[in-house]
Amino acid sequence: MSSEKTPQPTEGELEILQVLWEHGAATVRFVNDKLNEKREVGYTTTLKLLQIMVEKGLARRDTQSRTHIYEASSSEADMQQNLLQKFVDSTFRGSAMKMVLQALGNSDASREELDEIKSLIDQIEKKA
Amino acid sequence: MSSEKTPQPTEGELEILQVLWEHGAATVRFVNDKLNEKREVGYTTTLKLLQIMVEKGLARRDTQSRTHIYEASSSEADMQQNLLQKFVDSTFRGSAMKMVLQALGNSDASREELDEIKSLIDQIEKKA
DNA sequence: TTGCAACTACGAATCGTTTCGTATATATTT
DNA sequence: AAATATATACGAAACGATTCGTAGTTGCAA
Repeated sequence: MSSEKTPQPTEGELEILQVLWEHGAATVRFVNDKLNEKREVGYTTTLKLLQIMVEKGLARRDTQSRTHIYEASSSEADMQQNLLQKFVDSTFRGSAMKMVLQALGNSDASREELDEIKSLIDQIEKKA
Repeated sequence: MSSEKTPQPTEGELEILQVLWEHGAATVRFVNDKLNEKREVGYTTTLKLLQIMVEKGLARRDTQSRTHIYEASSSEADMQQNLLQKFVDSTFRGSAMKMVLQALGNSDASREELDEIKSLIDQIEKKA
């Protein structure tokens, strides 16, 4: 049981985490460039945010060379699980089922994807 | 196509909406009492928030009598759909499937619930 | 009719997040 | 070597959300 409690990222921090998860450890410059593909963000803004994330424990950094390298300190899946829990609680009053039904009802999932879900369910049911 | 774009509620506003959805139209006093079952909140804090919600269009109010009556202006399901969309985008990079799989993998769903999902999937697949 | 209770309105303090200006250090180019 | 580009650090402004104090109004009870 690794009960490391990573703090919840803010909206802006999550955006940065997405970049780190997708591309792996990166420099401020790289992260900032990625962010700027979507919206305009100042370089020092990204820098500051990354520094705060290190303070909070959301990211780690390697300060060996002058240009620091940052990486996410928890895996994308772990963080997703965290955020999902909170989201289900606040928006679906704790019912993951209702949320799944809502999500499926309005999704444009392919047959393959739907079958994937069904087989996952079969697996779960077998275990029970 | 009713394309009314209700603004996104903040965390505090969502808490209030939950009360309004669960119990229907209510007074500030009632909402405040409900909130206080979970955490301490001042009466005027709740009042202010409800007033802001009316401004934003998240709630409506009947000011006929001295004691105003508030109600949510969008249904719980509509709002859940909104928030789900945003959540999937920001946390699962737009993949509702990944989110559903994550949710199912870690859920303690009963066999009945899982079967419910399967039959929903069957329905969707038939339509396709 | 005086006083207390319950309500709304509103401004402002507080708090967390985001953004950026500026200072400073270190490379790189000319 | 001087000028230029690029990096980090840091403080503080700007912004939004939350919280609450206070004033003013209305209803009700003593």
